[in-house]
Amino acid sequence: MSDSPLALAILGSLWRQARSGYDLLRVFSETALGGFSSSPGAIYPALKRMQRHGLVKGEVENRDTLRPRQVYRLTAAGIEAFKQALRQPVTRDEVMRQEDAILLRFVLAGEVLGRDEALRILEEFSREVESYGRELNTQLAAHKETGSVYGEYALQQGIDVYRAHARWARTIIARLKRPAAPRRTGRPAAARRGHKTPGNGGRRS
Amino acid sequence: MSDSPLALAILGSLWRQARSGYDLLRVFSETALGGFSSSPGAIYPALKRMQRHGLVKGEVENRDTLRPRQVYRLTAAGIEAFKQALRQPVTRDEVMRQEDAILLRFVLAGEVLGRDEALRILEEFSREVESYGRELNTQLAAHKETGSVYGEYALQQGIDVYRAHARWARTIIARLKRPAAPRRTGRPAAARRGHKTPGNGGRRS
DNA sequence: TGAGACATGTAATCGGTTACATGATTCC
DNA sequence: GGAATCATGTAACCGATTACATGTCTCA
Repeated sequence: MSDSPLALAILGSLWRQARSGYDLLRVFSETALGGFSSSPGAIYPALKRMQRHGLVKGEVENRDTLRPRQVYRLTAAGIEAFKQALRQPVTRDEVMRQEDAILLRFVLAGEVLGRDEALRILEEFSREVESYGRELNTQLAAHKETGSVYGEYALQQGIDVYRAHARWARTIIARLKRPAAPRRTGRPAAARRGHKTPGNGGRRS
Repeated sequence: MSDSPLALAILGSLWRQARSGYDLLRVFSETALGGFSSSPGAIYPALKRMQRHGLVKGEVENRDTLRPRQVYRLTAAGIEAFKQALRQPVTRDEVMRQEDAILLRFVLAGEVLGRDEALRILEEFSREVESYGRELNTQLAAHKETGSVYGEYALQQGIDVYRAHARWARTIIARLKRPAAPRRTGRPAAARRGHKTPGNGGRRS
């Protein structure tokens, strides 16, 4: 109930601040969150559903004016369910069909539950991705016997992507594990932002 | 109607040979096609729907034995709809939410319609991917002002993935454009690494 | 005064997931 | 004789898409 990626994305948006359906609509259509939704026909019903389940509560703002807004905020139960959802393990199935949902969990877990939970997700993700990558390699080998070149290329693409995933995960794990505040300049947060030259974890071609 | 990725995958499977629902079930659960389905609850209804729409026709095999099989094959209308679906342009939206469907179209287009259609899809894919990648870069820059590190990492992942996509597309376009490739692979592993090092001679145009 | 953004929704439809149901056949 | 697998489905539920409906406010 209510743990579609879209619902999770909404919970995450409402975590920082209360918002109206229209606010969400704008946020989702302007940011990468757009991958989880798009239309009022998805967001408004989702909010209603979540309200029915007691996860959010809508309050009317500017009630007396001509332009009232229905603003939703998380309930205690909603916060509970939200954190609960973030703690879910990363499954193979999710890796195959819902990578974006995993990414979303990673981000929200980092922001809401802290570095360790984010790391946990990353490590599980990494493990599943590598196992799936190996399977794709096996399939590629098998495919070369019988299949078309096109299928071969497609499998190769899958492998490339999973390699990119794995590399990314390793990079970020390392970065998160490094002692949090280098504080070499006495400017804690600002120090990190300075890297314009990506380096991207080291090598890349 | 009936142009979900799953339906397309089924059409593609039936294109080469007639199959029963159970055959499809096995094929889908054993190959990368599994990403489009999984369960009898998806495949059987899909077959029924497609039959209702006149795209496939089921015939009972071994009618007099104790184990009859319902075998489906494409109708003329089904073949038409299939090819029609393969000719659809690659949209931005698809790149964001249904890359696997694009890959599927690429493979099937190559097998069914020939190299030129596969190339067309690849080129459209490449174009959309690069445009989306640029947008992600913009978002990343904007995000660094305000967002959390986690969001930043997630965006970086998106960018990595789209880079992998773009590189793959370029590689395969080049390979398909080379005149009737001999494709002799004495040593696959070594040859494959070559797609990173420019040992393959043919760089892209 | 009309276009376009603000703001909130509903209804129809479609299709996928989960879980269940049924019975035959094959293998140990 | 019991388990696994072959083989075919159905029903309930959930949630996303599409398209529509309604009205306000702002600005040129």
